[in-house]
Amino acid sequence: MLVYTQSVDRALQKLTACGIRPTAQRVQIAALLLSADQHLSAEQILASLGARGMHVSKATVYNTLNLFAASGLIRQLSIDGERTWFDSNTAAHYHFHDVDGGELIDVPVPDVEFSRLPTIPDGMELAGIDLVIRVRRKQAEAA
Amino acid sequence: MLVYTQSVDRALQKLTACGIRPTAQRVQIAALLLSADQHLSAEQILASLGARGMHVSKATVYNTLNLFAASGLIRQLSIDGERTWFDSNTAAHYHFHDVDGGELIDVPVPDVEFSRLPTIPDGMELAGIDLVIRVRRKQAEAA
DNA sequence: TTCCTTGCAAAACTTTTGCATTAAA
DNA sequence: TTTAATGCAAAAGTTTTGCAAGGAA
Repeated sequence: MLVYTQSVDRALQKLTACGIRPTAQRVQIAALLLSADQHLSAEQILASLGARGMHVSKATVYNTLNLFAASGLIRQLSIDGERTWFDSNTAAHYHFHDVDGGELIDVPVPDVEFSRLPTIPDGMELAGIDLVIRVRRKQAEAA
Repeated sequence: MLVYTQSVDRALQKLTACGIRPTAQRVQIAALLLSADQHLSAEQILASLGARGMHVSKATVYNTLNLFAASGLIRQLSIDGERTWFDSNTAAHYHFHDVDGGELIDVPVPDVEFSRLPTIPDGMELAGIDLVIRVRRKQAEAA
C-alpha cells in the first residue's frame, strides 16, 4: 500500500497547490488519475473507484474532472466523439489512436517536428496543437 | 436556381458513382453538403433542409450522414466532444479551431510540413493524421 | 414481390443540473 | 457558522434503433 499512500499524498499536495479544496472524493480521483500517465473516461474512473470500494457519485466524478481540467491538472481530449477522455499527462504531447481497438498511445513532442505551420488568422493567437495519428492493425499480406 | 440545380445534379452523380441509391432525401442532403467546402452538424443540416421547405426526418439525416461517411463521400470530425462535425471536403487537410467561437477553418496540406513523424507501432499502419490547431481571440495588450 | 429506405417515437448514452444533505474551513 | 461540495434523481443533448409504412427495382 506504499505506492497507493504515496499517490494519495501527492494528489493532496497537487490539489492544495492548485488552490482546490482537497475533499476526500477529489483526492481519490486525483490519486487514481495521477498514479500514471493515462487516458481514462469518466465511466472508467467511476468504475475504478467502485472496484476499490470507494463510492463517489457520477455527478461528483464529472464535476471533479471538469474542475481539474479547468485548473490545468488534467487535459480533456476529443478523440472519437464517443466520449471525452481525460489525460493525466498535461505536458505537451501528441497521440496515436488505434482506430480498431480505440487505444490511445502518447507520442512525445520530440518525435514530431513541424518545419512549416500555417499563419494564424488575424486577431487570433495560438492556443494549442492537437495531433492525432490514426493507426490501424496492419492487414496480413496475401502470401 | 441554376447553382442549386447544378449541385443537385452533381450530388446525384456522386451518389450513383459511389453505388449509393440516390433517394430524394439523400440527394438533398448531398446537394446541401457538397455545395461548398464546409463543416456542418447533423442538427444544422436538419435545420437547413427545413428552412428550404424539405422535410427529412432526424433519423434519416443521421443514417445518411453515417452512410456518406462510410462511403468516403464526407468526413467525420471530432473537434470538441460536443457533437460530430461533417466535413464536405474529403481531400487531405487540417483545421484551425476557434476555441471561443467554435468555428472551424480549413488548413491546406501545403501549409503544414512535418520534418519528423514518430515510428508507427509494430503491426500497425498509418490510417490518417488529424491536426487541429486551436486558436483564440488575441487579448488586447495594455496600451 | 422483394428489398431497401423513411419516419416516428422511443431508447440509449454521455454529460449537466437542481436541490436537499453533508462536509470543510 | 458560513460557504462550498456531494449525492441522487431528473433533465438535457446527441445519436441510435425498432418497427410499421412507403418507395424503388
